[in-house]
Amino acid sequence: MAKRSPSRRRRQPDVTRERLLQAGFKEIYRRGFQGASLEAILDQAGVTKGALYHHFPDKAALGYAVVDEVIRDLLLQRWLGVLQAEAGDPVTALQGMLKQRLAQLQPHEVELGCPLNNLGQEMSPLDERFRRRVAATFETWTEGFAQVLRHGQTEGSVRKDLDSRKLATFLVAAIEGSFGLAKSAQSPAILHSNLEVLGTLLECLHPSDRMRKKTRRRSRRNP
Amino acid sequence: MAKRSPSRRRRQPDVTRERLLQAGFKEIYRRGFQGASLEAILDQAGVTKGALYHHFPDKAALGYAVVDEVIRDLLLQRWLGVLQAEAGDPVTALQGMLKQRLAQLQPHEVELGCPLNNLGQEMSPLDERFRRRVAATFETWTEGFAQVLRHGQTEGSVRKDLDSRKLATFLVAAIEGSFGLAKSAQSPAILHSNLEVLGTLLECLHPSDRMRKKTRRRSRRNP
DNA sequence: GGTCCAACATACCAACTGGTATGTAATACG
DNA sequence: CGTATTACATACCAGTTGGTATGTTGGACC
Repeated sequence: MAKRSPSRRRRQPDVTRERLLQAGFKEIYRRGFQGASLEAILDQAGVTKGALYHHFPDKAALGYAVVDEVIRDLLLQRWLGVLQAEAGDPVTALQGMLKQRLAQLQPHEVELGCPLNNLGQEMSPLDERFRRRVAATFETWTEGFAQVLRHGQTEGSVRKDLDSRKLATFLVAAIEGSFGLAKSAQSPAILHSNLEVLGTLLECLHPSDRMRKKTRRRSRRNP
Repeated sequence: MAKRSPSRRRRQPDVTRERLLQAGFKEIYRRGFQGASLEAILDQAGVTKGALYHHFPDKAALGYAVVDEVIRDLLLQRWLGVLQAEAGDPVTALQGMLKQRLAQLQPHEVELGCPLNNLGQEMSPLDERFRRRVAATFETWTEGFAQVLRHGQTEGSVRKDLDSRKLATFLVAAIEGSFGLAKSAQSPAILHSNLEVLGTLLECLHPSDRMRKKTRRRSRRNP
């Protein structure tokens, strides 16, 4: 047990590690992994090089941890979290997710894009272990979408002649591409437009009009 | 006038410049702009630092030229060239483009992704002049698609209630996202699957089979 | 054929880079 | 309490980076 209250302890390894992760994330998010300066990370974290190399064997290990812990959590809360909260048919749920994502969009998301995609594009050809972690995170994302789609297929609200995995993969790709284009153009409008188009396209997942019952629900609901 | 035949001349500034551009492109394509080593570029080009700094004021200028000349040409020939060659309605033309792109796909395109997107993701937040050039190239791409779509709309083979610009932008985003995902996963299968899905989705651009007059699409926004 | 400039080549450098070796204080533990 | 170990801090280093200063030569032009 700690003798002092935790807030007064002068050594809190887990807090230090977390500070390093957050500072590392910020720096890597902005400059890329190769461009990220360790000294800038240490500055931001308010610790010295000794602390960093105590918690991580090298720069790459810090990057790996940023993917596995920081970025992964971000993905879960930003995309999959709100998705599971939505009830009803998958199309509505996915549309709601896109809508909410747009509503809660932070400025730096347009300026800096998707941190996961950034790292994947930069490091995939250069570091296989980096690539594996990024790919695994994308896989989590895709599988999250695929589950929702499959559920909709068993439920009857999604056409059964479509491959849920392929669809989910395409959705992730379309989202990432939209963020990427918006980033290069520095244009929130492009992101909005693209995600709206994607949302509209989702309607095609419903069984065709003729076979569908008259439960034509527009996503008219307001939050 | 040259006294010798051009192939025997020992000084061909335009050739040297082109060698630098090509070597620069390769290195930047693989390692990113920040990660690209000038010495590696010089090695590949078979010239020395003096030559490089004679033709370009600094590293950034070489990168700019790579975007404006090498990558732009690649875009025109790989995407817009085959598109204009295709006749008939836009949907068929775009599908043909995707198909041909998949058929002529080179292995490193999956490994390294799209060079334009790579640079955009890496450099947009770091160098405004880089970003502008990348954005301008994306704009050329988008506008190429948009023209084809507009042509189809006047011709009647594409629904007129859709915004051709927004659609074109989405197409580019979906393509880029597909390359990006395939790169992180190192999976040609993902690229194939995604571009196939995209090709299928293009069918939705045709006027509805039943020619329903209910233009209840909500893609009408007024920016 | 002499002159001048473009077109390079060579050598060198200051600034950072990630990484390490060593020192030291806090804290868990017996 | 004593002690071992964790959790850092400081100082330093070798390698690499983009960039430059200077030297040299091919070739167009007069």
